[in-house]
Amino acid sequence: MMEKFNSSQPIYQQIVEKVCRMIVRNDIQGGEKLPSVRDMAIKLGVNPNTVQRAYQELERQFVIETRRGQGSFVIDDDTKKETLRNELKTQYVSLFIKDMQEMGFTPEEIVRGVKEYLEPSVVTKGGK
Amino acid sequence: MMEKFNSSQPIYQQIVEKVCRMIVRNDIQGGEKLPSVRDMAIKLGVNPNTVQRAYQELERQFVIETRRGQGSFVIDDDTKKETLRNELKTQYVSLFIKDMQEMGFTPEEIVRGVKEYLEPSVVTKGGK
Amino acid sequence: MMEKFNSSQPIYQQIVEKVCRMIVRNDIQGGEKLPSVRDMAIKLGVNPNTVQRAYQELERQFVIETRRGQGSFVIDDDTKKETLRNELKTQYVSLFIKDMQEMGFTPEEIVRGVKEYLEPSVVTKGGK
Amino acid sequence: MMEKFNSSQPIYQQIVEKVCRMIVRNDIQGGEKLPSVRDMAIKLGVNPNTVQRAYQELERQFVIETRRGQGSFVIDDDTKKETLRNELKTQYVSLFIKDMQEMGFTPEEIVRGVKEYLEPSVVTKGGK
DNA sequence: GTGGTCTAGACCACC
DNA sequence: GTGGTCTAGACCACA
Repeated sequence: MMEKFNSSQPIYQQIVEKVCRMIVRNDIQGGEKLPSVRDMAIKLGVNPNTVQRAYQELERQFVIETRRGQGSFVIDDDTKKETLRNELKTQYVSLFIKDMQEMGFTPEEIVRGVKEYLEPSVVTKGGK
Repeated sequence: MMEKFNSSQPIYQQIVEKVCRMIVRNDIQGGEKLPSVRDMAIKLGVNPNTVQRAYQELERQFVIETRRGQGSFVIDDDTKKETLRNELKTQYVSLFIKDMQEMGFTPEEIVRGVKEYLEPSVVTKGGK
Repeated sequence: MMEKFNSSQPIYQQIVEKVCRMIVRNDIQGGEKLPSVRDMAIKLGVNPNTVQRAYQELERQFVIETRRGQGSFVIDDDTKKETLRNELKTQYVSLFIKDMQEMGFTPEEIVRGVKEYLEPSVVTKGGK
Repeated sequence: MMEKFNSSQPIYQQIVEKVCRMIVRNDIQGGEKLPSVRDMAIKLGVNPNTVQRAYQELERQFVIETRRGQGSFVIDDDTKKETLRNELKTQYVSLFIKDMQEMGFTPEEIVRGVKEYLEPSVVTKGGK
């Protein structure tokens, strides 16, 4: 498959995020087995060490669980998953808002812009 | 200075966006002269041709105006600037929302997340 | 082959026009594949970058469509082709008339001149 | 001044045409003296021999008259001037029509295109 | 000086 | 193989 990775961020971090996104989207179910380090490395076209490091990080964050001799499994805990979901949300939201504010957009403009984009037909008055 | 550029997007495109952002933020005033192609190239640590291409694209979008033998100047037109501002806003918002929806967040969650981040103290149940 | 190019106009522009003319003349059919950037470069005796730039411009004008790894293809859309035809017509006509008027010819003289040239036997007093 | 000349045509020919255009436009009056070969050469940034050849050609066509020790003068003959005017007209018209026909435009389209361009408001029915 | 074009040759991503 | 980007360095036109 050979993914494309940004050079501006460590590849292992990008793998971590990718797996998190897939879990949050339910592309991977709770309890499901992840591909082995070796398989994942081949699939992504990166060094197995890089995948290994990503899996370690995911385990440290209690996102996956590694069982010796069996493989790595997504934590089957809805509460944990909910937490992960929220973390991801906050992360993306904060990055977005940082960018927007850097460009000089006011909080009101940002909220309005998001609302308008989601419901283009609505005039979106009533803000505040 | 030597900027850092993503490998995932053409450098000339990143320069285009950078200049747009600076204009929208009023880091560069309308009518102001941009650094010459060569100077900008040195500043960014890229080839003059790459900057040239970025400037050309900016001119095609009526963001800058280039006068042969004199230099490139930011368009001095508040209407155009407002348009540019709105385009940038839409662009960033749509990218953000696409990402969020891909991760399975509902429109309500997205709006709430943004609002909460902007006014952390408010519980945001009734839109303030 | 080694074409001859005017020095008074960028080569890439001349290539753009050449391709447009060929499409309008039906020398190239809608949907047909153009020579690859490299082949065309050899054929015209210019650098591949120059052809690349021409093709890019043609794509920007929706005259061709380029599929990564496959090649560049003439847009297969008769409406678009008709538009292109009209644009070319206007372009040539306006250039011609500008030249004629610069030389001091009146509109009547221009029209008459064109008519006489097209139907040499007719005296063209009453528009036939 | 340093003019720009096409590489596709001999420079002396381009000078001939330029002078003809100026005469037809009445930029130069009948009987008026042209700059000396040397001055013209400097003005155009070309070799005096090139100008000399252009003046010879103009004299051959009875467009100018060279008087030993005095210089070159535009023929002061309205009939001749009218002829010149017609020759220029035919030349431009034929080139234009050749181009248009090469692109596949029919005589009707050509005439209509010219008329429409000259009087944009007119519907131009009634052709033939 | 300025921007604009062109060449030569490299490397990448996609198919 | 395809197109797309980038660099290095050259030359031109304009002012």
